[in-house]
Amino acid sequence: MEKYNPKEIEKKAQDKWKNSPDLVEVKDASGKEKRFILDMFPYPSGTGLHVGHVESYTATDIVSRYLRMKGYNVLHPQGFDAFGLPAENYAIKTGVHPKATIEEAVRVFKKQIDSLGFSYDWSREVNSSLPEYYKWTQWLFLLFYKNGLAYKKKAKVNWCQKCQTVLANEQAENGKCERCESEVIQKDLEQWFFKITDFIEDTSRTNADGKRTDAEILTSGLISGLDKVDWPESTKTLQQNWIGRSEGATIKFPISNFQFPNNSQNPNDQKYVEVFTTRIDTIFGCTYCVVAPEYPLLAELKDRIENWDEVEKYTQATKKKTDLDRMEAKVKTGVELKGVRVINPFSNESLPLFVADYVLAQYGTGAVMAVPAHDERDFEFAKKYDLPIKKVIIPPFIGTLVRDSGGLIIDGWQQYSQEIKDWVVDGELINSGEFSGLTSEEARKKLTTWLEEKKLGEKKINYRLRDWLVSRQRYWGAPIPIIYCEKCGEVPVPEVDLPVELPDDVDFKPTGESPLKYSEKFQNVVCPKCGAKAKRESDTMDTFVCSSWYYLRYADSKNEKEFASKELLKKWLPVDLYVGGAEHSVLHLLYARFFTKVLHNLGYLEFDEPFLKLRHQGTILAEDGTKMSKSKGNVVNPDDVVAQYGADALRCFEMFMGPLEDMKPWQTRGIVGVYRFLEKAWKMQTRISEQGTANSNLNNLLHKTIKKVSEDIETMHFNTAISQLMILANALEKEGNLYSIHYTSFLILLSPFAPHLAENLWEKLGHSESIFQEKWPEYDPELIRDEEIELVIQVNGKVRDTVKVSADISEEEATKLALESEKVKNHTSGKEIKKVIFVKGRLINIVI
RNA sequence: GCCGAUGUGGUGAAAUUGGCAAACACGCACGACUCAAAAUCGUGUACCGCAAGGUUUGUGGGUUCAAGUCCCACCAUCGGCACCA
Repeated sequence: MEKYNPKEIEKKAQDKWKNSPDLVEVKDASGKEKRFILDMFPYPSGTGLHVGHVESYTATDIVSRYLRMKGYNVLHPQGFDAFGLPAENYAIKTGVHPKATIEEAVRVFKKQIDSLGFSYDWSREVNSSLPEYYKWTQWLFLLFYKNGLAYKKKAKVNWCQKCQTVLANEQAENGKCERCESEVIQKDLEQWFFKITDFIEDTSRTNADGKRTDAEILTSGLISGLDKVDWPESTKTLQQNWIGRSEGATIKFPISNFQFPNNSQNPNDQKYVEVFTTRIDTIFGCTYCVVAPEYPLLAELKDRIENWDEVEKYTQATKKKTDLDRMEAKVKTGVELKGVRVINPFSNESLPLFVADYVLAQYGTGAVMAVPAHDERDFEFAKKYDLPIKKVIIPPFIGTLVRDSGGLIIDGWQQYSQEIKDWVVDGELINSGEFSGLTSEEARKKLTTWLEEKKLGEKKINYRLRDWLVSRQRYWGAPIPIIYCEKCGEVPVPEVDLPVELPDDVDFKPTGESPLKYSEKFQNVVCPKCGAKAKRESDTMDTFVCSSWYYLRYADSKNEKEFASKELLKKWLPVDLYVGGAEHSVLHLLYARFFTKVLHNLGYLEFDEPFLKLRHQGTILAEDGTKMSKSKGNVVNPDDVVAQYGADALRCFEMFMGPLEDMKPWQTRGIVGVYRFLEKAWKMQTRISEQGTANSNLNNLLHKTIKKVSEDIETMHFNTAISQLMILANALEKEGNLYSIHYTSFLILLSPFAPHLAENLWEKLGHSESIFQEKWPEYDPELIRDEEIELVIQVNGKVRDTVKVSADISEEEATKLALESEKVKNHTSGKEIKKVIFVKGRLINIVI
């Protein structure tokens, strides 16, 4: 027998698979039940595959191979998220065209992926930077546009003055440019948005073009849709927090003694400061109101504001500040609008009005009511400007104290706690007129109803989530298919003209505008409507747009007429299992869900959630427990590991390290463990014996292993599946004879984990067919039942003895045995037995 | 500050969901083979103790015949959000 030589056998197996594409290329017309197992498609970076990729790809590969052997029709494709900034930045630095950079990176990625034996169906490969793909990204943009879901408006963008360019949010973290470290400022520019906020709640709409016959379709919203998918709870929570739904009310505070315009006495001209609050129950504690510096009404009030100079100085100063500066300011600042007061509609109190930059213009109404007694921020501000603090809610614990003292401490109760955080909770209303005595919850309902009757406000739900800014002033992305005509204005590119291809003749130097703006060929076109001179939109789309629909394309990746045909979408989608990093918990997954919901709503899809089951692979840390990074030089390159130990060992090791979703440190030392295990399996081939009856203990262990490994693959507990295989291998090793029936079952169970090894050993058994055409074994419930067990004997819950007994021993017999035990007698002698607890097939506990 | 996750030997970890804590590996120690080393195989390995025995799942309480697992309080680490009214 030759030595276990991974390099040799892995090459051999890979060649064999290459020559039998039927093993992985899945047929659309198959009677078998489908499963769609998907990895998040990678960005083909120049540094190649890292061990984190290997981790999740191995997991989905094991599941895919297992399901195929179980008789499913398994779609398991892979592709490349190829647009994006790194390739463009590299072009700016070196002049190498992104197309070339990506092409080379893709080549390396595929080579590495193949060297690990992943069973991808490459016949369906997608690449988001190819015209045949981004044609449909553009088509989808137009679909959104025609349905009012893509629109243009002025917006603040991150701008790096040194690089002269717009930055994506991810590149402007902490207010500094990722590349040059200089400060990022905010600039107002015309930008394209997708109306993601239309899909937060369930929607029911008719198609804008009226073509669809069914009048209404109910599409679950981004919030409620989470209830029907099998995702990690933490990821669901993250999405919910990002959406940030808060229920509350708007309240109109009349501006006292003044009506616009021209001091009109017409009640219709009354002006208000409208605020949003989630704590309307605290309204009687409101002692002032605050508007954001950008609040539009400020300008209208100019003539009335006695200290306008001061106010203007303040608002101008805030405009210069970056968002970061505004947030980092530890001390709250603001200016009172002298001469303007507002009326609390509930109490008719006249209150001062402030402008302050701790109020955000983009959220709610851009104005708030301030209740310093029950809100930390208002408390801070009120302390600084010496504003009254009026308590109107008794927190439950203080309420209890007051009641317990027989109501005697009436004047002193306010002093129970000096800490503001004790007062921000719900409780019982006091000093609140007719609403006193209600609980916060009851009060919110009643106060809101009161407002609605008086038409001074209404129930309102606010969200943190804003519409998605999709335009980028960048080259390496899908061009936005819009043309600006001098006469017709904004004109969508006709479908027949798609794709709008990226020009090759561009200069990558950062100019502050999209490089597309300087390509004459690209820029100057004629209007598709009227034929007049026109210019193309020069912005491209955020790469997240490309990755929001790629999973749909796999169903029908070569279709030139549609993004995918309806039948094939119906056949393959939704995705049954999706595996990828937790860093995509918010953006990618939210955007992809949004796309699915839009397409469902418009009648293109029959499902409204794209990913039924989602799992994340945990980050693999370097050996020192820190993050792997190029600069620290502690990155593990999978190629090196494959060269030394082989692909099967790397695959098994990454699965054996621990639970898939855990963050875990790499330990080069540990690889030899699985390597020895694989070597053991390899050596076993010399010991096969066809003769004789198999040992019944081994049969029992084999069937337990079939059960455990099958269940562990389904629940994705690969680490324990491998340890069970090791237990079986150790037992087979110890036994004198290795029966063919045990050995072949073992090979099949091992094959999804170590496919090359299993394939080779299978061939050595004389099979010409691949092992992956074998059926996955079933366990026999009769054979996994233990006839004998170790009965645990406890005294007062402590183990004192164990005895081997028949598995179905009765309580009487067990009690008798237990009391006969010398070790038990040592602890029970002379004491009265109070109770005996018997757990069938497990233990007996004597309580004294 | 808020939300979420995690905490078990020297190390990676396991524990039929309340029933023998530390499976399976790494490492280490000793032994076998060897002139020798590597590889391989065997034995041992949570801690204290010569032993009988006792102690142990971040800390402190509780429920239970029985707690790593359930409840309460706290501590530490990691991740996300962060003036969202």
